[in-house]
Amino acid sequence: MKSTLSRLPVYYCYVQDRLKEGQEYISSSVMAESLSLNPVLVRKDLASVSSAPGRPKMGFRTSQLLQDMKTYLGYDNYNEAVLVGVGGLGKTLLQYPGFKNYGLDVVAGFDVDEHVVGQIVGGKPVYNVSKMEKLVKRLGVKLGIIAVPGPQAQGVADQLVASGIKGIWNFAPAHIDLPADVAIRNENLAASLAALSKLVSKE
Amino acid sequence: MKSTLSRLPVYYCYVQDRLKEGQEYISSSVMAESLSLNPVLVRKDLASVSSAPGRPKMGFRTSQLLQDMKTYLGYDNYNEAVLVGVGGLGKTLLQYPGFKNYGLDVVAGFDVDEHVVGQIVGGKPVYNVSKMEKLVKRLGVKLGIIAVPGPQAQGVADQLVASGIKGIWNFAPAHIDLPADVAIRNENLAASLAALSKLVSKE
DNA sequence: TAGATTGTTAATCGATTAACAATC
DNA sequence: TAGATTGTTAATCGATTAACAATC
Repeated sequence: MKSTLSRLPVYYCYVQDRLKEGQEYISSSVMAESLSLNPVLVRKDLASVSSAPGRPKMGFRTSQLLQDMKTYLGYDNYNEAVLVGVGGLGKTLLQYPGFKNYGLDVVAGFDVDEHVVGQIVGGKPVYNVSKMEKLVKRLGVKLGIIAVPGPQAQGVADQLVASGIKGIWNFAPAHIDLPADVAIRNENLAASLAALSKLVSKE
Repeated sequence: MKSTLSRLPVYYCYVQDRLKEGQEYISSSVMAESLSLNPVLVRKDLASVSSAPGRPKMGFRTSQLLQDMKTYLGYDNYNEAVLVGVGGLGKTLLQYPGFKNYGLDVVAGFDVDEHVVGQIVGGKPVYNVSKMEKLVKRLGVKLGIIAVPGPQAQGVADQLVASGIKGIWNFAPAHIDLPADVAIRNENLAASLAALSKLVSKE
């Protein structure tokens, strides 16, 4: 179940490309072949998200399938997030163009550094962290991104939770303790690259 | 097996923090509790990486455990990578300070845009993509990072493979076809945030 | 000794794969 | 019809959890 969800974005990109190429139907078996996945797996995944059944010999209608995935993945819901820590990574995420295709918008940044506070980065204002609780509550934003150094992550997380945030995307290499009703996803870029590196050098 | 590997970086951060606090021993059960994981799971994971067995009533020696994880995860091996696509995200990754703690170094960037070619970003030179194959071969680098727009990802990947790259970290939202002996790890930032967003709005 | 904590063996669970029937 | 492709049911596999014995 969870793994289906992790494969769907991959399918999504693939189907999107096929649609752009003007392909009217898409077959699960061809897709499985292209993505190097087990065909039964893809078939099952598609069956679980598609509103219309696939047609033998034809496959799935490309546009319909794409729309179904979009709905299923929530890409057609508009969602806002705020970001804390407008350093190198933070700035990139504030102006990252990729989010908008996924119905996402990072609406504001927060930092303690007076050099960045007051700036407009990628069209988004940067405020002092002291204003966070009040502002986030008023905006009703439920997603927070943490891009501060490790040691400050827990403190920032606590503030975000106090501001009403219900989901945190954490880029700081640190474990964060949270109430059970707040979801967290940890992103350790360095560890990810290191894992790949390990994989490569093993061979 | 694979999942143990994905949990280890989390343990690593945790153990590192405990060491900094001067804690001499660390118990798997306490750690499991803190990280909200099943204690047996943590015990098994630790048993599989630790060189010295944990001592009943005491736990594992913090410094020893950290060292074992470091070795196991390959954080004590020095590895180099090159990056293609020196845009917003690419620049961030070129100067990302977090890599060095994991034995990683992004040594150079490549781009087609003459405005960035020739620049020094985060102390790393940016070259024209046309020089990539020759240079990467000479440097003997085996890891490549793709931070170009989706439609260009496949082409860049092909060039990287031709340059002798054996592992690719792909930030472009596109599927990439590769020879079997080249490892790939896809990172779709927008999809990751969208997944978190879905999780939150579901409740 | 008693209690905390580890390590191991068996049971459970979920996800993937295999086999096959159904359909355009 | 024949063949490609889907959908479904059963078998396999791996990872997680439960139960318990071992040890400081």
